[in-house]
Amino acid sequence: MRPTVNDIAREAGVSLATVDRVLNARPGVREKTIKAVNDAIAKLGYVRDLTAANLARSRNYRIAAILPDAESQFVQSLAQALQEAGSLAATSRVDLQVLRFPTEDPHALAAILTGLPARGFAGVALMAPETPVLRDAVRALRAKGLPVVALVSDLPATGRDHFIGTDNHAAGRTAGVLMGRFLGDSPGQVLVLGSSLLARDMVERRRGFDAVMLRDFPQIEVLQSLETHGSPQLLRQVVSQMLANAPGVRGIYSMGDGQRALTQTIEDMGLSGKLVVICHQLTPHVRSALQAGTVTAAISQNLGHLARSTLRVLRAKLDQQPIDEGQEQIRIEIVLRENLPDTPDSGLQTSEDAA
Amino acid sequence: MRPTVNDIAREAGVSLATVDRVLNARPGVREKTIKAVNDAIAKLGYVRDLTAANLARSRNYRIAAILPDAESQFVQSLAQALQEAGSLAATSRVDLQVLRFPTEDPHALAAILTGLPARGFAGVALMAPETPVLRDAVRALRAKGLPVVALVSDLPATGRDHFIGTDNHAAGRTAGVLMGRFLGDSPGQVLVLGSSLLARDMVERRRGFDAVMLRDFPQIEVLQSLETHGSPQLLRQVVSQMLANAPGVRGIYSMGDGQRALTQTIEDMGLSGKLVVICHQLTPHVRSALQAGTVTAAISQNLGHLARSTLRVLRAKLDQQPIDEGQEQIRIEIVLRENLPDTPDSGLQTSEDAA
DNA sequence: CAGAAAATGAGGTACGCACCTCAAAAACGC
DNA sequence: GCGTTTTTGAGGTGCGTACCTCATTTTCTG
Repeated sequence: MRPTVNDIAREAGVSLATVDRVLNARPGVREKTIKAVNDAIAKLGYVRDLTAANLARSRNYRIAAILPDAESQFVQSLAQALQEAGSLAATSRVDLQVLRFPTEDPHALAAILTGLPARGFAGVALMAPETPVLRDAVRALRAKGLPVVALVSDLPATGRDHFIGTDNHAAGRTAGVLMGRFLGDSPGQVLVLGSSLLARDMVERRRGFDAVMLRDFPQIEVLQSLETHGSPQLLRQVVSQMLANAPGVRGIYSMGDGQRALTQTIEDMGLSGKLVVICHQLTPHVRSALQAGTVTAAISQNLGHLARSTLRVLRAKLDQQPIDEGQEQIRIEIVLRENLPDTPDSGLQTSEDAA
Repeated sequence: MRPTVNDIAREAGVSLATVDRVLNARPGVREKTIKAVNDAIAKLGYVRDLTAANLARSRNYRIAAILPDAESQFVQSLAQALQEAGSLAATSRVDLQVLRFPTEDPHALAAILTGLPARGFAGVALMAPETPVLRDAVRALRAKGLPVVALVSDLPATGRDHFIGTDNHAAGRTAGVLMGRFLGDSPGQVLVLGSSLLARDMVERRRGFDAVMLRDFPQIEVLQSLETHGSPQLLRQVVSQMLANAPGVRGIYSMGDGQRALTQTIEDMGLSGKLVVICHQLTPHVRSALQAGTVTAAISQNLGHLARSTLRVLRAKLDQQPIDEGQEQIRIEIVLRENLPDTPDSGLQTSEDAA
């Protein structure tokens, strides 16, 4: 049987009330007594029963997940994954709300953040580009005691409590090896595409990709990256132009979104299966493109895991509990046609883990 | 506020005792009354607070994980991952014990299984080859109401409650694509190695591998698989002989354990980096071999996730709760040098997921 | 050493639920 | 309509903790 507060009281020779004062850091206890209680705790190996404690407190975890209001597949899928994880976690007193902010307006975002405590939120998960305004807003939140975790794209300067996402530099490197090895020994060129929604990710991926290509696959020439700014038309135009004019292009690395336009362009040009195409995120379009052979590999982070991890980490922070780093590390997944998971999840994204 | 049992009682116009009888399927309630209560539950959207319920029951989940007593790296790592997940889950009333059985003695295993209920175990996770004795023992357990999950290698004929592990056929296929693509267009031969601890896995992997190689990479000849029966000496001997005599061998697919002997043999022969080597499981040796370039890719299942998933699934079964299939699906991970996770976990295995 | 201040103890209530007992009410058989 | 069986209600106790009040004891101050 695990020891309880009563056991501690007996062991320390004090009353239950005193144990309670020590456990919950209430004032009015002598140093000496505090020590006696703590010794008893250590001796008995007491650990607070969190479920009972939460029951007594009738605690609930009101959490805000804040995402850009972009209509991108990725953000949509993430929002959905968060919603699902949230409703599943409702059993454990978690109340998650997904909020959106206008992508290009850091001040609006800051305003939302600032308003959170008044709205009763106790923790925040945030996916946003790092700006000075944002940094200050996050710091203010943390000063008020709200844990803040960065989602997908890190916010190191804000002093966020945790980052939940993959190592984008490593992801870029991984894409690099795959590209290099899949292309084989003969020379060729690689097209790199990137929207610029969250600059930090893209830059890191690109760096990792270039580093590997340069070092290990010198026979491949990596072309300058093409920014498509999330516009399918632009992407289509740029890609078809490049493919038509540069016969040496044998591979495409797509770092951002716009997978749908990309795969369609490739298929329209009859190049499906003739190029090595590597992209990020396993959206439904990428799924079918993998199956059709238009996309060779996808580098993805598991959104279900991401969402569940977010909730676990925020809850741990709110409970002042330690975090199981192993469990919260988001892996860089390589998805080929052959290891495409069937998707019992949302139908939007692969899944796994948790809780 | 979430509705409670009291709200149901009021809504249904019955007493708390009756609600309790209905909720816990106790006898002595008329059909009509049961319906009234259930209607109230549906109307209010009541969901039982599991943490409070478990507190009241002072429920604990005593679980046995049963593994072969093989000294293989894989089994050791799995045991460790289970232990760790177990001690972390101790906070949530989980008491996990890892038991071992003599690998080659199905009757001893059956005896252990049969003895479990008497020893107070309420759920079982089992990694073992499927034999008739085992099948009967598992069925007997399930008849007694103990949930049983199969670990790593499935036990379909036993009627186990759940299988926790990867789709080995898909894993073999994945290894196949990687091998084929990494080898490039020129012809060559591939060596396949397999111990035979858990026949089912190996067979499935082999089938998947062969299917892909045959269909997509006809220029590569896949040699007959070599059984090493877990003996490092035998493996070393077989491999060096093959490599010396068959100059066409450009790749090695190692389906089982004995990674250490394999990588050392390759390094001793000065072939590190000159062969495409794909193996299963990311043991410490494979990690360093990946870094050194001796191993090209590892197909792995995340043991931390596997362990956490095991506990979650068994707990869900014991609570008669539904399972989040998305979270419990064990992904087939492809690990290259570039996406080698740093291992905050056990140092023995990569990690991620689960709670 | 008296008086004030600080520390401690005793006890209760609550959280949401499980599980038990005993009496009262309702339904049933004949 | 009687006795019998079944169903229901009322109420209590406990799980392990939080949080509150009020009395009592101990310690400090001058």
